[in-house]
Amino acid sequence: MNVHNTRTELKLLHAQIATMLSQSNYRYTDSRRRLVETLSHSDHPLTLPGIIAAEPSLAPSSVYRNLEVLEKTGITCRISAGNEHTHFELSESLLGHHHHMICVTCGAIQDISLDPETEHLIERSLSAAASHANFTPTHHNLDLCGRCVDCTRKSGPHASRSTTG
Amino acid sequence: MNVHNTRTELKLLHAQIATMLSQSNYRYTDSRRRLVETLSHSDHPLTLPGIIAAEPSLAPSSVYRNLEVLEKTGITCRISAGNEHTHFELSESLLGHHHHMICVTCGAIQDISLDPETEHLIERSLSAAASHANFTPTHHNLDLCGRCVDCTRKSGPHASRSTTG
DNA sequence: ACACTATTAATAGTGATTCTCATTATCATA
DNA sequence: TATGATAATGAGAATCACTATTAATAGTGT
Repeated sequence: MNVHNTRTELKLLHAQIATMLSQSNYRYTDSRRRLVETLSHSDHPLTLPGIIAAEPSLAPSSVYRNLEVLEKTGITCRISAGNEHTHFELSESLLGHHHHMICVTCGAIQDISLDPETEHLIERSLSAAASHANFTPTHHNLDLCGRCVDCTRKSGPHASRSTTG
Repeated sequence: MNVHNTRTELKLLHAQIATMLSQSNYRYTDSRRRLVETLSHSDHPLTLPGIIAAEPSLAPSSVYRNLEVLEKTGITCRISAGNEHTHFELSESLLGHHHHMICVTCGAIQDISLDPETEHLIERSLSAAASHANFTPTHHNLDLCGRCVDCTRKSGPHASRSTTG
């Protein structure tokens, strides 16, 4: 899901983010740049400890504050699945629309994409339900929960229930 | 979504839960019964304060502990959306498969259902993605985020982005 | 009645996240 | 190049939803 590997793509990403921030009168400082770079270098959403581990120069309190700024500006988003650490990643406007596969055992999160026709049907179905309840939708989240390869290996392939809940 | 309004349905629900609990060597005590009844009387998932407000005789620590027991036994489940209080409701085995509409402003949650063909397509799509990554799925969550009627009224009908994110 | 286990609920942690504030960097203007 | 005004930093303290502990109580089977 990481689409910002090459030098050129990274430059474009930074330029795009700089614009988004300045439009809201925020500065694209060094520590924010390092934070964005850390997120963009990972192929999966990161927890706060994960971010610090990948870039120890960052201060936890600043990372929290900056993630808030970046979220307000539509640059990053948070994924809160269960009790574990919240995960953070670049927003869909930068990464493209996608969903998440969440391991219920270790909490790891991976990105996945669905085929366009399924997405289309989901959108139509949700729109219908929303208008029915006078609800004004902004976006949707679809998470697939289960056990990742590692956790399945570790504690044996327990009986998996029906494919989906 | 509340399907346990009548006296008969409530009795059946309690009987079903009593069985599920005893199968795991748990007792269906009074406080657990009151907790289940509170959840079943609500037409939407409740936060812990919401549960206490609806049934002040319950002690917070006991509610937390019992929700853990009920969750382990497959009777209730938790919905964690963002930073706010976690929400709790009866599990899908009792309520049927459904999804949630989450207000990003006030955090309120409502249940919604999708048409069967959309559900089917989602399951197939997710299964494909899962097997691709050697992931063992157990269930999926689909949340529609946006603003509920009340919040839209209160602070004006802000421009809503595309129907889904 | 007895031994044993489950449950309760008040209280004391726990730990991720947020707040505070003194210090530092950045920007606009002179 | 100064000079204020404002934004950002980061270390530590505070918050608060949630969990663990514990002594007392209530069921359960013999």
